[in-house]
Amino acid sequence: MATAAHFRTDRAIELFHALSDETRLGIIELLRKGERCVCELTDTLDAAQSRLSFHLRVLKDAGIVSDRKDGRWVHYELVSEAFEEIETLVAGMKPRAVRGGKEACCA
Amino acid sequence: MATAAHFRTDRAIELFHALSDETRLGIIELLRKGERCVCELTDTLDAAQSRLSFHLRVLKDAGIVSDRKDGRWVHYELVSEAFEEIETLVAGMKPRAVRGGKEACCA
DNA sequence: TCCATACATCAACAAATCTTGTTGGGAGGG
DNA sequence: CCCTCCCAACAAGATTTGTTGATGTATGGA
Repeated sequence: MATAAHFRTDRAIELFHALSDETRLGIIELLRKGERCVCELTDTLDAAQSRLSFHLRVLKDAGIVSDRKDGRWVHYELVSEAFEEIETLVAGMKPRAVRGGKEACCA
Repeated sequence: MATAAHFRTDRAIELFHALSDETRLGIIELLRKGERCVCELTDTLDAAQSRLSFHLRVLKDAGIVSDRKDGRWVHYELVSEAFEEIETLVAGMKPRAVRGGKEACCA
């Protein structure tokens, strides 16, 4: 079946979709400097708390960030494995160097 | 200003958004085998022509594919530079190895 | 010149996504 | 306890995105 390929496609969609939003890219940029709590993200990104929570959930569901509870605060952190997965996905999408296949399909 | 960073963000959004759709990923997968005309894409992907046209435009606007007119046919092809750009973008998003920054922002 | 093919584009609708405001739960501090 | 703070989750509305069917344009053959 196309199950295996389908799974990879769904996963690619999930990851790329998570990366295709300004707020979420901003979160990632901030988290590159290390673990941060939500309150600091809202301050720095000047976004409503519920908005941040929404986007953090998208990133977390995609496995791009992980959270850690600490008292009243929740700290978020990038998951480096996710980025390796993305890199692998992109590498697998690149055009093959060999110009195989039919030259023209219907000329 | 944040102009430079903003430009990169917009570009990242454009690229990742283009990659976050099943039909478009299917197109890319097909084009990996080499240049293809729209008619073959519609046949293989079993998609309406106007739908393919819509997605091809998204990919073309993002610079991921290029088109070449040949008589009545239009052939699409992957743009390898775009994938290098994506790889660079992803590499630049990865968490820094060094765990710099504040350990806890508000504990 | 007429017709068929290949493709783009548009309009209208459907569906997914994002925003904002609100509510509620858990964790401290007084 | 009571009150406040931090955050997730929900509901409702706005916006964006994708699909479908119809129309338009260019090309080439009869």
